[in-house]
Amino acid sequence: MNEHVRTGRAPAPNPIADDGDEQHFCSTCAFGSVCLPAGVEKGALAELHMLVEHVGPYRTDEAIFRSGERFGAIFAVRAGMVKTRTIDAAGREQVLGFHLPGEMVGLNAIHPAKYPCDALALDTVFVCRFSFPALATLAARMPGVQQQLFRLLSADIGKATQRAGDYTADERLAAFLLDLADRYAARGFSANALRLAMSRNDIANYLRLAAETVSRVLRRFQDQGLIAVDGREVVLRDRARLAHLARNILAQ
Amino acid sequence: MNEHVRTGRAPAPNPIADDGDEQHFCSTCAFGSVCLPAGVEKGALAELHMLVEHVGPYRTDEAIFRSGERFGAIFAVRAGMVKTRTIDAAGREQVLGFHLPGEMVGLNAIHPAKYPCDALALDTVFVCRFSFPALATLAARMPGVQQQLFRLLSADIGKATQRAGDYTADERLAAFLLDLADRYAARGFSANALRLAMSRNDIANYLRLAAETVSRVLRRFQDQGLIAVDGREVVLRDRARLAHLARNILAQ
DNA sequence: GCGGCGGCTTGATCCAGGTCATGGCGATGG
DNA sequence: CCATCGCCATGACCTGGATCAAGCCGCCGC
Repeated sequence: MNEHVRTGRAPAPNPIADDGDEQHFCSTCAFGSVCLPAGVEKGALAELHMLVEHVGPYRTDEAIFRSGERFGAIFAVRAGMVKTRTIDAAGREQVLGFHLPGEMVGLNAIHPAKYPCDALALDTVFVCRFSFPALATLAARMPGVQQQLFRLLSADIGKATQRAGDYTADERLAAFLLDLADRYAARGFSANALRLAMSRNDIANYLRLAAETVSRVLRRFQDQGLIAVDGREVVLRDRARLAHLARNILAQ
Repeated sequence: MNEHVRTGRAPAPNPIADDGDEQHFCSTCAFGSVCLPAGVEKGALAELHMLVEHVGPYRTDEAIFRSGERFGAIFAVRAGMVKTRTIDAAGREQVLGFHLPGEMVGLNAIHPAKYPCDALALDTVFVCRFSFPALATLAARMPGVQQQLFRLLSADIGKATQRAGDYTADERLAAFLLDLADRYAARGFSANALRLAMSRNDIANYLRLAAETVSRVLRRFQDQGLIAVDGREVVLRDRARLAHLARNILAQ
């Protein structure tokens, strides 16, 4: 553990957008569809880049924000993986989600006006910080930005709703693996080989299972030829059967 | 069963806002905070009333919208109770929520651009229909309206997230009863006596329990003096102990 | 090198809540 | 007035996954 973990201090933001591989990062970002097809929304790219702050790096277990802090911004993950979680009244952790590069974090904080969860780096993480008041102002002028915000918020309702469903351990794990692989694939990574950035405990907590159950089901999936597991490396070997297992969850 | 149920046809909308008890309805609506304190947002009330359509009545089991229909509007419940639900790949119903007067329905449809669930009347229901394109246009001009939309969407993420948690049957039912009573109370109804508009089956499904479990837990709560149950009439007799049971869920 | 520790696996046992079966009861219709 | 049906309650039993327990393995600090 280093002192960053203990104090929860974030590294100093770097407000200067490094335009080196800007296009690459933005092409996979949640706002990419607004920013990049500049034909549609001339000027939106430039204005978004004006208000965005690049922040990082955060090291493992450092917080991008913490539960209870006043809400002021939403974040897009630029690199690394972010875990969101709450601690309930009994002191138990509840993992809410894992966020890949290009995905947004903090949308659930608009209503309560303070962050309702912690956002923690699972590895080395860089984020884009969008001041929410500034973004809302921009959204009022740029219909595409406003629409994208509405869509992102609405999509998160759908994701949370899906997670609230009543499923077996097999269904949950199959859906988890497929979902993660597909999200990696959407960001340009391999569609069938993935490295889990989170512990078995985090996976179990997220899926509302015991860690032992996660171990056992992964083992069985491997024995059945559905996947190959080596520590945190997973290869999907039979997407069809995994999709069949997950059909009640993933079929929207 | 009447033919409305079979065809799913909605009654003809009545686009003329009946200003009789307009103020009363709007004072408890999700947009009330934007509409009514007219000091803050002059003109917003009038403009919202321009674009709203009053629709209804819907009778029991009629659909305000159905899964798969193209998204075009969100709805505020004016009277009655609305249940949202999906049917999964295996044909099983999944109840997503119960919506009281003043609450919004359909926010989860913005992203997929089609309704991801059915919205059904549990009794006689009237709604306000907000064309979403019109509302978004208004939101771009009226910061208060935009903010309210962001807040409503964000709040729904929080509600769905809460529902996704891992809780016991006792915790779920205690939280369900308290939540419902509080929402009724916020709309001006009695805070401790409520009439459940939905069946035990719907409650069980919503809470991801078996109907038998709901019966048994309600019975036990009654034996323990927490509530009094008579069919669908429930009286909360010991809010403190109910809140204690529900502390892991409701403590945000 | 070695002890300690956190993450992971595996086996044995337990239990909350699901499932199955039965019956009551109120509403509706003939 | 009785038959039917949907909803609800209650008892008996079962099971998926939690919990408890033990051990392994890799990593870090000393």
